[in-house]
Amino acid sequence: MNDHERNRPVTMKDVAKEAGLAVGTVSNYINGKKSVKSANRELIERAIKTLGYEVNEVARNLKMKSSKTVGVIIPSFSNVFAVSTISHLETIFRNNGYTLQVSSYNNIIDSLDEIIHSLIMKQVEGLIIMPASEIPQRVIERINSLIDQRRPIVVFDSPEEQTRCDHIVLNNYEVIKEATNRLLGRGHTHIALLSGPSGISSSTERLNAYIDALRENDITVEEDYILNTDYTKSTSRQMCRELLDTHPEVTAVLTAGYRITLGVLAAVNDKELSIPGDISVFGFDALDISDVLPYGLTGVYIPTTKVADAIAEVMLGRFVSGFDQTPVTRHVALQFIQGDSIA
Amino acid sequence: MNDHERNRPVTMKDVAKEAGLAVGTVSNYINGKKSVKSANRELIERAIKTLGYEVNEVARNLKMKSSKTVGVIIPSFSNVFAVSTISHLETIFRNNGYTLQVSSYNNIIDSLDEIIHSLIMKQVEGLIIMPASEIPQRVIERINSLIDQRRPIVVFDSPEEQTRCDHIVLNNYEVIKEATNRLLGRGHTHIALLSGPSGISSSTERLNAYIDALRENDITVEEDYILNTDYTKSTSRQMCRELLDTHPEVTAVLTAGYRITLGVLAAVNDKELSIPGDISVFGFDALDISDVLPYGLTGVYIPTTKVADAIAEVMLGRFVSGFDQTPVTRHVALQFIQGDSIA
DNA sequence: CTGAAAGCGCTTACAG
DNA sequence: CTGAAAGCGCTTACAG
Repeated sequence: MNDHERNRPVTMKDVAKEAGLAVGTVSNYINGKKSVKSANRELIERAIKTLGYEVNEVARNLKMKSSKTVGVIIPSFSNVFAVSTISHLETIFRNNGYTLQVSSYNNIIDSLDEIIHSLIMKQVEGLIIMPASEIPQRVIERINSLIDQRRPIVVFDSPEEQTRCDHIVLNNYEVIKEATNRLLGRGHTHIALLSGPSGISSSTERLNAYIDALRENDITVEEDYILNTDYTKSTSRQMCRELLDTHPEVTAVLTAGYRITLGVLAAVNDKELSIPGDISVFGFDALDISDVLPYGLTGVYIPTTKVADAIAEVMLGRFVSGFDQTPVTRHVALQFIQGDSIA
Repeated sequence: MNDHERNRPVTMKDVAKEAGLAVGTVSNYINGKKSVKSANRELIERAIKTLGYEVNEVARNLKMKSSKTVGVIIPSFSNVFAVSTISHLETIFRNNGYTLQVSSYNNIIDSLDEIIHSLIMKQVEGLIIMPASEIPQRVIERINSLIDQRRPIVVFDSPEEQTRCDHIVLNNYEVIKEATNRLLGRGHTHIALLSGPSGISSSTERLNAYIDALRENDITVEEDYILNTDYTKSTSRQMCRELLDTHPEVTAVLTAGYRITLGVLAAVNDKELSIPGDISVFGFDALDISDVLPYGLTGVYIPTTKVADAIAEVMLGRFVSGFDQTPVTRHVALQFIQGDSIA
């Protein structure tokens, strides 16, 4: 073997030559499809070992017209919810013979279309999308055209009526309504809501729940109490600080995201207020920090295991049963956690 | 177009037929390699649009013998450091025309070998590995054989002398030594260390730094003060609680990881002790929680941006300049943060 | 500037 | 049970 040959990757053809057999036989052995005479099995095994052969999956995928890969698109790798869900998804899909191809759109929703495009070019067999902003029209069209091409797509917590893909949705409305009612029940009447950007459906749902709960209890809805953050801690912190400055009558805050909760807690700390003595906080999706605080956080969290299970079940179901069904919507319930952050 | 044809993915051949040209011409147009007559450009564009053609990158990669993909292996998607680094890596590599293929070994180091194998089969052009445990011998051999095949591999914070790949290392020793010295300087003599599992090099470095600092100051090293956690919050919390129960003389704790810090803070809270009044805490890699606490956390954090920059620079450098160099080791300095968790 | 053809590394009928 | 051959969807010399 000369230098030139050593640096060329080893192919199945090389193995066949080394073993003195045909490539088809080597392929049959490797894939265990057809039985191979035991003497030849050994020859092949030895050849593979001496040459250090590894199957080229790109070639295999081309021939098989199947990549056994599912694309997952998340807003950002800083999104703790998304990342935690991926963690579970990866295990489930691996156990079912699939690989995940994870891409983030880095909170720039305008690059979502391009990212979907590049995953499709990579021949992913399905797409899992977790948007954190309103889905652009262009993307909706692309999704629908992919559905027409029978490629399964599952979108999380963004129940776009225009999209004909499958959906996993949270009971945002019920939960925020119940949370608001609980606060009202405790006598709070000046309740603020720090939600996500307007335009995204989960924010709208949460906002509507909050407004409905107040109205049903004949409490005036104060515009000033409703803050649309960008889901970052720093913005949430600053907005909350301004709220507490200008509206000292506020006695309770509802948050709608992990980093928003962090921001609110920081702002409360900045103002040297105490929880729940001075102010009550109903948190969202922020369990990790709960037990490092001098109080437990009351709130809800997204059960990422259940979300991952639901996504995987829908997607894997599509792989086995084809696409003659209509779009599916699966509901996952948020989980309440009882802490001491509400007075 | 009949039903049968509609569901077959559109290929370049279909586009060529539709446009009345040869596939080579379509390819030339799409890749902009050779110039194409403007009349034909329009024909091709129209054909692509009407058929909804998308390039099959699997086929392209096979032909080009290049995947423009780099594999990234992390211990777990729950590893905040790893995930934050990926976030930066993804941006850098995308800007350089590469895609990341991220896989986690789910904290099961024994599956690392298999994961490397499956990434190689996918034809990744380089590998970035962030181990959180000792690398098994089998994996070391595989890494070295890949290096022989001129495939660039960068390993983070695990300076295995046996491995001939590139390394990015942190100054764990210096930092923990300085931290220990600071605590000693404040009069603490009963200092505990909650580190990672023994066997992993960063743990060893931190342990050695701690021991050396104590010895140089003629302080006895107490076995009981050195705890090897598994990097989880719950274990760290329990170990710390037991430590505080059995050794109430301990006045300061050094931690060596994000979740360890969370566990320590929880344990201190469980014991109804106050920071820094009753106990001082030097944290590691735990900035996010710092400003939700009633005190700032003193400690160090891993500058993930710099880590990502270093990894990318080494890897991209290999892609352009080939492999005739010897292994490279790049150092990244941990960053000190001054808080109020140390008395 | 374009077309016909070879070939990337596999898998899979098809003969034998 | 094995070999020879076709073909997956591309790219790229090579003629023209």
